[in-house]
Amino acid sequence: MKLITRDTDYAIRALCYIMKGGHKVVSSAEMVSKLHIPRPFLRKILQVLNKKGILGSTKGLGGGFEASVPPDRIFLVDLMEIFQGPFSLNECLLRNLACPHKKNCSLKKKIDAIEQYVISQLRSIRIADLLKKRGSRRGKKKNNQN
Amino acid sequence: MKLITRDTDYAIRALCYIMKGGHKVVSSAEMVSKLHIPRPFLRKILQVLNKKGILGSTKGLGGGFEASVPPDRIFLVDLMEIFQGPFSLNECLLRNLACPHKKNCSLKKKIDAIEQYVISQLRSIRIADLLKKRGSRRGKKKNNQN
DNA sequence: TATAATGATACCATATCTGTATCATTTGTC
DNA sequence: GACAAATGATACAGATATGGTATCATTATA
Ligand code: FES
Ligand code: FES
Repeated sequence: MKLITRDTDYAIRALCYIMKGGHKVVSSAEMVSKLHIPRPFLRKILQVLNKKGILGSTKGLGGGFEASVPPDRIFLVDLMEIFQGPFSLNECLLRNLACPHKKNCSLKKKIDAIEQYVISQLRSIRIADLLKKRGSRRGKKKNNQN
Repeated sequence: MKLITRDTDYAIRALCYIMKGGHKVVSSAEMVSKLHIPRPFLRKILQVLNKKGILGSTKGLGGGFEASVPPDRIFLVDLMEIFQGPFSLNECLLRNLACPHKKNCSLKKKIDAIEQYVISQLRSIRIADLLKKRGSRRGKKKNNQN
């Protein structure tokens, strides 16, 4: 059971990179060479972040992506919802048949409570929380177009 | 994001059915006709529960499955671990590269705390909690062997 | 106009989930 | 013993989700 999938992870890394440096506009090429992310996959992810209004983009030479929202207003749970769909831990498969309580089910209540807790906790984590100190990096990769 | 997969769900239903009635031994055929579960899938699940020591089985005419553990000692989290693998919400994909804190990361701490909370809550839910009142059921199905 | 960038979109490979199908083995009944 | 009713073991298959590729169009700059 993974809570965070790879595209969410890559999105976080990319956002951290964009918002960390003094750079204003960052190309996907630069991020590919600095982070460990395959180029086409990164591009797809960045396009999603752009459509969602988290990043702005400029085409052409010298273009790239820039933050259009400050890092303390980007929440982990939002990224998860973007890349992993609406956050519903379970839809109570049981209620159809097996659960004798149904309308007033203590199990369902408990599970709903767990879900609410998880969401509220995830809502307290922001990209800004990942920017407090400097990071590290690793080697380069060959640079194939697209 | 599903917290509970279908085989876990079926396992719960089957366990409830077995432990609810006065019957001691219940055949898979009976459960197929009473619950909404495809026969071969149910059989596979029951065999797993048997191997895990939650159910006992007897072969031959009049055989079937019976509980070998009382319902207040079967926890939801255990069934989830059986059918969905070890329970680890995340393995912190970020630490490799993006996270600047690493050894003393507040994000990691938060996520670990969430995970621990979820597990502890799930550990408080038992099959016995689903047996307090009577359930309902629905129609029959044709009865193909295996 | 050539080039460096993103936009849009279709495709593909792999893993996981949700089952199916088959045959062997055990046990009770006649 | 023969037959039937059950489980044991195991291999296979279809659907969906995940992770990643590939291609071409569009825009902007020099
Ligand atoms: S277990 Fe879902 S309604 Fe009770
Ligand atoms: S985010 Fe995983 S170590 Fe900080």
